[in-house]
Amino acid sequence: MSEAKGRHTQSLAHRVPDLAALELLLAVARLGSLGAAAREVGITQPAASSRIRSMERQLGVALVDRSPRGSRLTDAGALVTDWARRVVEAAAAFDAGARALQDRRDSRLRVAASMTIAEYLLPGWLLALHAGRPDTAVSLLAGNSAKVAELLLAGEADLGFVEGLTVPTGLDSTVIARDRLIVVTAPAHPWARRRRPLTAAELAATPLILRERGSGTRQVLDAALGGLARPLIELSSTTAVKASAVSGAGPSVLSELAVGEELGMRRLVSIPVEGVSLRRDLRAVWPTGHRPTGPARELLSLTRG
Amino acid sequence: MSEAKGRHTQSLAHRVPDLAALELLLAVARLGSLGAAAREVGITQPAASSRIRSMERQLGVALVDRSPRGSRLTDAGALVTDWARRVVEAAAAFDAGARALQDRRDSRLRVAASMTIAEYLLPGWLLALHAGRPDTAVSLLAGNSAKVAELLLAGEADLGFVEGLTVPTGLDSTVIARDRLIVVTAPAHPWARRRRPLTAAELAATPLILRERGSGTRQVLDAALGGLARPLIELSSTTAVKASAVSGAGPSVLSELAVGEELGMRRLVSIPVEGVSLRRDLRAVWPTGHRPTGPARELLSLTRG
DNA sequence: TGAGGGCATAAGCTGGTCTTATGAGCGAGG
DNA sequence: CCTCGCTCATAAGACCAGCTTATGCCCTCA
Repeated sequence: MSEAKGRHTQSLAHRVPDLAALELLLAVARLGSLGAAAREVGITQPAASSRIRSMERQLGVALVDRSPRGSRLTDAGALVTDWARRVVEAAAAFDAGARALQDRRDSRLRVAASMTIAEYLLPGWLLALHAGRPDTAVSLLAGNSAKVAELLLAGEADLGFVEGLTVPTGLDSTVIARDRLIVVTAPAHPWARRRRPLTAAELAATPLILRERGSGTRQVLDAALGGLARPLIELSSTTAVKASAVSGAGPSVLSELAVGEELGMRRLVSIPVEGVSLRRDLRAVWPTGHRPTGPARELLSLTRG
Repeated sequence: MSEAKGRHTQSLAHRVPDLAALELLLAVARLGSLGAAAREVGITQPAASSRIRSMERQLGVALVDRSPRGSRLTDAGALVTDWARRVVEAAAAFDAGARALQDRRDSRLRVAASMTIAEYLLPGWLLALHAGRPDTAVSLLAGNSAKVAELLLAGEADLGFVEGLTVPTGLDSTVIARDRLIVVTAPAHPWARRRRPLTAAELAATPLILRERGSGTRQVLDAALGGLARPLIELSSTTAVKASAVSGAGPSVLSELAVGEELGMRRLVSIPVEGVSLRRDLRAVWPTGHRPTGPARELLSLTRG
C-alpha cells in the first residue's frame, strides 16, 4: 500500500535544497545581502550567489531581488523562507537531541526521560537551554518510568521526566504539564463523521490499535476504562501505532503530543469522547530531598509554562 | 546580539545528516534491512551501508544493530529516527509548497491564499491532497484579502482562503477554522510573571510590536480594542514581528498559528487576556454561485475538521 | 551442503561545490 | 567629478563526498 507512491517522483532530497542552502536563504532574508549572508555562514560571496541561484533553478521560482545595493526577498521568496525556517528548526531540534545522546561523558547535566517526553518535548527544551546557557553539555538517557527512577536513585542522572499515573517511590516530583490521550482515526473512518461524542462504553467495546500493556499510554487508558481496553493490534512503539492508524487499520488512542502534526495535516482526525478522563500529568522527578540545582534547575524552569 | 552565538559552533548542516540520509534511516527503520532500504530509496546496498555508517560516526551514536538477518534500530536509533521524521516532514511540507509556487501553468487547481494561511496551513493541506490525489497539480498565489478576491473574480483562481473580519463582496464562503490572536512576550518580560490575566485596558495602553495597519492581524486587534492599539514598532511581516518579540523588544499580538513552535520551545510565552475577543474566522471563499467542484472541492473537504 | 539473504570492504569515477580572481553597476563623499 | 566602497556576476580550477561495481564473509533455511 505504501508501494503506491509513484516511483517516478524523485526523493525529497532531490527536490528540497539542502540544509546549508536553507540556512543561507534565512541569512539572506535576515541580512538583506548575499555577501553578508555568505560571511555569516562562512563561505565566500560567489559561493552564496551560486547556491541561491541554483536553489532558484531547482524550485523554479525567483527568491531574491538583486540590486546593486542589496538583495530582498520576492513575495514567493518570503513564503519559501518561512517554510524553510520550519525545516531548519526541525533540524535544530534534531541536532540538540543528537548532541545529548552522544555526550554522555563529561556532561554537566544528565537527564533521564520517558520515550514520549524525549521524543516530543526534550529537544525543544534543550534548544531553549542552549540559547540561554550555550556551554551546558547535556546527556540524555531514555527509558520507561522504572528505568528513569533507577538512574536517578543510582546517581547516574540529575533530573528525570516521566509521564504516568504514579510517581516512583524515592522520588520527589513536580507537574510540568498535562497531557491528554485522544481517540484518533484515519479521516475515512466512520467515526470521523459522527455528530455526537463517543461514549466511554463505545470506546471500551471497540478493538483499538494500542501500545503494549505496561506502556504509560496503555496504563492510563486501561485505568480510565476500568481495565477494559480491547486491543485490535498491539505494537511496541508510538510510531508504529500512528502509522497503523494513519493507514486506516482502525481507531487508536494516543497522546496529543504524538499526533499534533498528523492532526494538522489531516492524516488523522480526533474523535471527541465523553465520560472518560484521559488526562495524565507529565512530571519532572528527582531523588527525594535533592532538589535540582544548577543546570538541572535551569532546565526545570524552562519546562514550566 | 545574535552575534553572540559562538562561531566555533559549526553550522547545522555540518552536524545534521542530509535529507537523503534521514530518509534512508526512516526506510531502514520501516523495512528492517539496509539492503531493502537502499532499494527503496534507489541506491545500492553498499551506498546505504556507508551512508548509515557515516551518519553514526557523525552523530557519535550507534543507530542500527546489524545482524546477518537484518538490521534493527538501537534505542538511541529509535529516538534519532523519530527526530529525523520531523525534519523529513518539514521538508515534505516545504516541497509541497514549493511545487505549488512554480506550477502556475497547467495546474488543475489554482489556489489563492492569505499569507498566514499559505504559510502555516496550506502546505499540510497540499500534502494531504497529494496523498489522496497524487496527480493533482496545484498552483498557489499568495496575497491579502483584496488580492484573493480579485483573483477569484477574474477567474484566475479556483478557490481562495482568507482570514479577516469580513468576506469580500462577490464571494461566498465557509468557515474552515477559527484562529485566535494571543498576546506574547519573551519569557524574561515582566508580563510573563503575572498572576492575573491582562485587562483589555492594559493591553490597549501598552505599546506593542505589530504588523502594519491594514494587515489582517492588525485589523482584528484594532477592532477588538476599539481602534486603540498602540504600536511600539510596526513591521511588515509576521516573521519580523516574531523575531522582534523573541529578542525581547516588547510584547506583541500574533496569531496562534504563527507562534505555536515558539511557545513550544519557550522562546515566547503566551499572556492570558480578559475582556477582549481576539478570535477570527479562517474562511474558504469562491465566487458567488460557483460552488467548488472537482479538485477544489477535494481540497476544501480536507480543510474542515 | 548449497542457495540466498544479510552486511562490509576496496577501487575508481563523477559531479557538485567550494575557492580565487576578476569585472561591472550603483551611490555617497571629498 | 571622480573615486572608494558596497553590491552582485562570471570564469577557471581544485577538491571531496558519495556513488557504483566487484568482491568476500557470515548466517539461516531447505
